[in-house]
Amino acid sequence: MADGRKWVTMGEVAARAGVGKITVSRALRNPSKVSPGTLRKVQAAVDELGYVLDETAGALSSQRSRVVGALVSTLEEAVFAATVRGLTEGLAEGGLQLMLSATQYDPGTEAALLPTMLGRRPEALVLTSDDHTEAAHRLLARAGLPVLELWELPKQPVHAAVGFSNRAAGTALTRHMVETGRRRVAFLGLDRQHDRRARLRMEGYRDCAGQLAGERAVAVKARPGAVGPDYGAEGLAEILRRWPDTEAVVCVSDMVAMGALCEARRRGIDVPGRLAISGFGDFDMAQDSALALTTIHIDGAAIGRRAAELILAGDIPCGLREDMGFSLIRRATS
Amino acid sequence: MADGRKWVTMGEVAARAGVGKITVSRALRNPSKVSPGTLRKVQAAVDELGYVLDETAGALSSQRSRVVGALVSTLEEAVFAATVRGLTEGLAEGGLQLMLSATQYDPGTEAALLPTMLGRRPEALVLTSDDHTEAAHRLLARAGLPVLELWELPKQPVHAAVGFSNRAAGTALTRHMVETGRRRVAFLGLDRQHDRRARLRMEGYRDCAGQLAGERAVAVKARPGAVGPDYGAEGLAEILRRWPDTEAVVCVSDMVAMGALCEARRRGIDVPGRLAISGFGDFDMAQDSALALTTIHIDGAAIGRRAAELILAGDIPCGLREDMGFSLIRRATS
DNA sequence: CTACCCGGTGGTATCGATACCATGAAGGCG
DNA sequence: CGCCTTCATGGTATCGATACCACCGGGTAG
Repeated sequence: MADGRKWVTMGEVAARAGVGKITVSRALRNPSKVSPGTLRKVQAAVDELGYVLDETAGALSSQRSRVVGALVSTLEEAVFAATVRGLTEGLAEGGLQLMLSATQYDPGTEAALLPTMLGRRPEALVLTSDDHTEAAHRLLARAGLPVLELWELPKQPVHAAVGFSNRAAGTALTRHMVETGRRRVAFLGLDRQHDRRARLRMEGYRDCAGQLAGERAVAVKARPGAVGPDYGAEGLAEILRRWPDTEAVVCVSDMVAMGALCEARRRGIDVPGRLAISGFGDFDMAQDSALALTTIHIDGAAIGRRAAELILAGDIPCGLREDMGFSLIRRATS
Repeated sequence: MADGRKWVTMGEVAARAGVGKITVSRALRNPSKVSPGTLRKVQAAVDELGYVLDETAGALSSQRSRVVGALVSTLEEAVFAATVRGLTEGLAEGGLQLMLSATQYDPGTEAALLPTMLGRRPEALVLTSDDHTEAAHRLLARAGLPVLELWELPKQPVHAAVGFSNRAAGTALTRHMVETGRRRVAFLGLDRQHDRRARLRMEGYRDCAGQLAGERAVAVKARPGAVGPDYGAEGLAEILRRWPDTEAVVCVSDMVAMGALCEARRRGIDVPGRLAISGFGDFDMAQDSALALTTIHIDGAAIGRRAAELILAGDIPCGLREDMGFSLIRRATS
């Protein structure tokens, strides 16, 4: 499809409507500044010519790109996908659009993508990681635009952060086990290096040491390929081998918890009677009656929406750390 | 963080390097057109000043936005997320960036987002749906830019399409059941209206009618909330009630298949001995040893990458329908 | 009655990079 | 030795919308 047709310009619309260009601009951007009669004429001309405002030109002359850049770790985890949805929806209400790239959890990739993003002169930047290279920090500082880090709440955000505390979540789950009468509580994690969040959850578990009968932490070695329930099964086996009297297992993720649960059933262990199990994330299946997993729910969309709100409101205080919290959902496994 | 700092302009870089603006432009866009010595000087100036090329200005003067717009149905399904990843990665190699919005499977929303997208003067548009409103069609036709529809292969694409045939996939699964000695094959689906793809899979099943001992199709009524394995359990129950001698169940998705499998185990039915089960999508857990589901694998990232390739190559023939195929993965449930 | 204000509108300069054409220097060939 | 090509570089116009300021007419206050 050769691009034969040229785009209609604002000047042509103005001529058609018998007004000045600037009036067309106002009619489209700020209708209240134009008299109703003129507005109608402009609207008619726009419709007849099929005019679509050229933001590339608008951005240059107004020095407002109406774009927000997002560098997300991955889209292939439901939580980030939900965040991006909340973000786009929220931004759309303010006439902003999202420019997206994925970093694959690699600060180097993030740093490499940053200049390209900044080239668009975005009005704000959203990052889902709090781990940046030196170069990235320099670029961000120099750019002098609002930067929002989502999901984790770094002690010293580049600018501002919206998220929740993985550590507090780990603590909440562990305490839940204690409060429901279990003191021999184990933590089941994975040894994936990129996952600082997982590590924080374990720290949250450790924070409860005083209330537990000794630490029981296991990290299953991650193999290449998808992380499936197999890990959970393997991990539970190890836990029961080392500490046969374990009463509860706090798992680093729902997927792992699911595997642990299946393994427990296979062994005929009564859940939650003899053994309680919890996950993290509240994925699709967690609420399914066959699984009914006790877990932590994070409202990813809400985090994205809140970020959008802050951006639209403008003037984000430096150092802001907005804790959106989490909810512990008790189901049948605890 | 008040935007105190102004962006450095190309002119300042040029002054610093002692060359003309245009030379800076060439040095950054097309280094081979500049002598090595000059290139070094420009590079040095760029580094010292922390210059980042302004694409908003570049887009206007070159009439090339270096942006591709994407309207995806949802990001909260792994397959689309993978497609978006393939797309961004592929486009990045050609210096193109992705502008993203989600339509939530609604053609009306898609049509509403279209003008905003076109306002950026994207060099191409990617849609993951083949269902467009009349207004959307008009806009797309007038815009005269390459439009790629992904995932399904419509008979008459707006311009071009990259995807695979859900119908053929349904047929492949059914035929697989026949070839492994089953003739009493059922189809288990969901009654969700937006899901044309699911319907196509069922049509694929029906296409095999000649080789089957009668049609056995069931659609479980979708309730609000996440689609979990519960549906599969319920559906299998209904199938066995109506046709107790069923030998195989082709499920519309992995999630449903998983539920059916659990239900079968609960009833002590030998899988795959007495009953074979297949899914669709090859989700995370399908390869897990506890599940080991026979299913169809679609390479979403490859579809995205192929789309990027076509866009970068330019000159996409009108009416192109590129079938990326699928792979049937036989595991332990058939 | 005059002076001032304000809503509505248009003219012109401007945003920052790139296209196009011109220029000058270096090198090849008859 | 001079002409023509090629390469490297710069000047200037341009992309399309918006900011800024000016303007006009009518209404209100003094």
